[in-house]
Amino acid sequence: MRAQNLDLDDGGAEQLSLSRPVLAVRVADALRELILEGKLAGGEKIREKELTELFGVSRTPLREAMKILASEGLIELIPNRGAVVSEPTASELADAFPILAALEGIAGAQAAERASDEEIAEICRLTENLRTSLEAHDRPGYFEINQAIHNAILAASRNETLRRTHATIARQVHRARYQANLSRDRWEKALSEHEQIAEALSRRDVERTSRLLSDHMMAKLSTVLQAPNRDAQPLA
Amino acid sequence: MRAQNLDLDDGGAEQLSLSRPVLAVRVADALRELILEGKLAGGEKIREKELTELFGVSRTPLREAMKILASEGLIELIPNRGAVVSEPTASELADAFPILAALEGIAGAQAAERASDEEIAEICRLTENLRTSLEAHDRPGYFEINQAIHNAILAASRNETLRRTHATIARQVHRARYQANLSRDRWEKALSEHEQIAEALSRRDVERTSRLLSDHMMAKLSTVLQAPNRDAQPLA
DNA sequence: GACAATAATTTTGAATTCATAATTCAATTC
DNA sequence: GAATTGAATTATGAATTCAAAATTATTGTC
Repeated sequence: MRAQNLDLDDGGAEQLSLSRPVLAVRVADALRELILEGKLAGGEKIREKELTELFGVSRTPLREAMKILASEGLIELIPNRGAVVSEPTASELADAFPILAALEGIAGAQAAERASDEEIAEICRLTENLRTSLEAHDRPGYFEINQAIHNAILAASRNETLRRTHATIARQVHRARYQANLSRDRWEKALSEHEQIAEALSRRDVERTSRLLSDHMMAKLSTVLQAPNRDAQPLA
Repeated sequence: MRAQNLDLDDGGAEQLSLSRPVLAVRVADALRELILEGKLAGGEKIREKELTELFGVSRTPLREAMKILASEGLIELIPNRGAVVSEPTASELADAFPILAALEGIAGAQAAERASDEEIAEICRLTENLRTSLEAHDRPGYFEINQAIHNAILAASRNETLRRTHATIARQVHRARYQANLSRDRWEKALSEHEQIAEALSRRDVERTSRLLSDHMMAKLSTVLQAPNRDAQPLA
């Protein structure tokens, strides 16, 4: 694996070059990405040396980044032994879903109240794309748009704490969700749920949007739990 | 302020002296405590030098601790300018309550399903103490027991992600909640709610325990929002 | 060849050091 | 006297260094 450039994408040419985030935060983002992509599998030991070389930074910002990921629950710090990538048990995974469902329920309610018409239109547009990618049997595309919709709803809720909390927990189940093999049947059903959600949101039906989103998330639980637990290829 | 001893309370004499947490985590705990106690007021700039002297550690673990608290939302990192203690706006505070309410609702439901009889008995016992402290007009005592009850319910839910998520968000509203001046009327009502919760939990009524806890939390929202925003005395 | 003891190496924890950016404050100008 | 410039000071960002712990390799023994 080649050394990565952590400077990328500062948001473009802003006047006066707004101060970029501290290095540790950028390293944390990059490291989080590695874990979510499965490049660092669950249970795997984190080697500081390897990662400092990969990122081209010294151990100080890397170790700070590790503290951040640990506080998010993505890795576990073991005194005098470094850290390992967390490997949630099936029951821990299952426990995350009611939380996610509740958070999405709140997001739906607040989005129905607070979203701009443009935001709702965008969510509807994404939902249409969702159907397109299902019909094209484009699994990765579907997954990506699906995630974009959920993120858009979270953003439209205008509740930053909610957005951040959701992101933290969603990451923990991210790998498992990605690996879950949607049956054709479940896939169609999920799309239909999404279309109902978009419709309820368009009518700004607070109660229904909330309930549909919450139920939608709980429906994913069973799908995920019965998925095999193969992991992506390891690093280097 | 005197230098603090971060070694305190390792849990007692465990065989083989279980490895203590990494220093950065202990510093983070201590620093978090300072913020929650109001010793470091919202908006206040964090001076590394001052804190390294207070804790008797070097800048490295302190800065790692700061990264942890930043990821919890308790402080904000400003590149090249250090960090400041977060000062949630009223609307951010208000946004946190539906989240807390939902989390407590889940906790109630799962506690009703999963708690041991001993845990439920303990929660009932604490609820009785709550009445005692109300009748003694012991505000700090009431506040402490109240918190112990909520923590006990979270623990009884046997959902570690839930417990951790709740803790993170609860901290953000902690200061505000502490400062909220309960009216006598609201105080009595809150106690009655707690007694209902303990009763529902004893009967392991999942639905009712969940709803009561959720409503109880939302009831606190208005109390907090109308509280004056005076802060505790600053550090040193 | 299996095992235990111990020496060498590697890895981690934390302090220190160095470079750079921000702040302060006096000197200067208008 | 207020505003501005620029040097001096201070604080922060990140690499390096040093010490301690853990891991691995080696040797010796049975």
